[in-house]
Amino acid sequence: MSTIQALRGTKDILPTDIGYWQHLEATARQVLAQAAFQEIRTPIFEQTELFARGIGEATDVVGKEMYTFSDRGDRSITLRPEGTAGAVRSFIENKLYGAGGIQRLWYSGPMFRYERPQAGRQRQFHQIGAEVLGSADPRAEVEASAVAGNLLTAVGVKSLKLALNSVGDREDRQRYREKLVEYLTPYKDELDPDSKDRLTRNPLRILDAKVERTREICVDAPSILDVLSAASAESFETEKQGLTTMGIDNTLDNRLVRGLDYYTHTAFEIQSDDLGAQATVCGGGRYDGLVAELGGPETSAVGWAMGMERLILLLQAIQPLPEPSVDFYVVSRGDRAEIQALGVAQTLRQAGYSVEVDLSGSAFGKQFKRGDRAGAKACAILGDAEADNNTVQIKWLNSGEQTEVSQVELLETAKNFHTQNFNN
RNA sequence: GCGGGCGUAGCCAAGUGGUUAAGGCAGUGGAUUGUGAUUCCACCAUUCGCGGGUUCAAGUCCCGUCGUUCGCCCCA
Repeated sequence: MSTIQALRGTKDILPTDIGYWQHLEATARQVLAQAAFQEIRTPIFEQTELFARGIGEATDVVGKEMYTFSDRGDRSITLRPEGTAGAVRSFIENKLYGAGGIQRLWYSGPMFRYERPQAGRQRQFHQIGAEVLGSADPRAEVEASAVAGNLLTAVGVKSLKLALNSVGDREDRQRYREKLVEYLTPYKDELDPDSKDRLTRNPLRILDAKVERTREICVDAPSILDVLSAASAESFETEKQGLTTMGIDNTLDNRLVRGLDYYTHTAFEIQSDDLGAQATVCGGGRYDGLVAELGGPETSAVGWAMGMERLILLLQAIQPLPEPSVDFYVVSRGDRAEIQALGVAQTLRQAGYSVEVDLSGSAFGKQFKRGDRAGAKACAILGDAEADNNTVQIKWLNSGEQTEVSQVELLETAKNFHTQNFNN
């Protein structure tokens, strides 16, 4: 085959689907602005080192999923696999912390990961994300999850679950890691091969293994919550109370682990049962160490990201898109009429209507048929007779009523169309 | 990176080794060369993702490849 196709794992978003994207984007802009978040747009590619340091060399994302290449100046460049690292880089580079107080930022755009495509997973995918920089208060988590919830509700997605866990700070995790390994080691030979391998590399990961026997073993594993320092535990407790007070349902899931190294303390996911294996629609948590890790001042932070493709999959299942339609469809035949038709279209647009012009030059009957298919409320009709008299016929398609209007007076006359014909 | 399903027109889709590749939607032209939503007629795949093989014969079987889909891994 010689035609060129879109790369594996990439998709065109066609006019038939664009309504979902526009709805999601408009809602995000509105909901986040209401919560005093400001939009930030950062580059789609960055120095590879930003992600290596920020996300963690040992993570799968950095280790085997990044689109990394050398540019013509021999710099190692990476297409961003997520949004937080870039936002934090920008926060530091532009000294946004200098403004003092708390920075609430949001972004949306394409992200890139070299993975095997699946439902709700592509190589180029899109996220909406929000970051709250500069607060160690557990209320920041509560607010961030509340805003995520507001957005999902406003978009119209239903029956989602908020799952919550604390992964503690560095010391907590080190302590927990030891306890967990101690518990799992006797079962070593019963674990699935992947988990067995992780026992030394990344034991926390074993907790969210999918293999049945491994899961059984993990049921009685010690919980990280029992190992948290007094401060970590108290903070987590405050957060849970905050969520409950706000009426946000949440379930504790002490197996929830985040795949990116920068998370500390709170980790949460918003999940749906309707997405198959890719259940997570929104994931986030606290990342107190990241800003300092990337060379900025010690700054506490909380953030989340939503997968737009996944949200749209949910939306498509519950909300059909309205058929596109126009107010006027301009039908014309004959040389002079066809030229005048364009002027009529401009005038109607000036009056605030949406207008589609038929350029086919085919028989009137065909043009009307197309106007009907286009969902037009009315046709503006120009033939030789109208061209001679500088008039235009307006035919309302639901009543069949037709009136003749002078082209010169069309702008004035059109202003009254609204009250007369657009209300039913 | 690993394992399973699938790939016929713009879309949905029949076809399971025998030769003219059903049907529906959409589209185009006409009945109706100045009036739509109904109806009727005609046209719309030398070819079944691509490449190779088996066979007298392949959309149908085999191999490879690309894409897609479901699961694993991982994540949003």
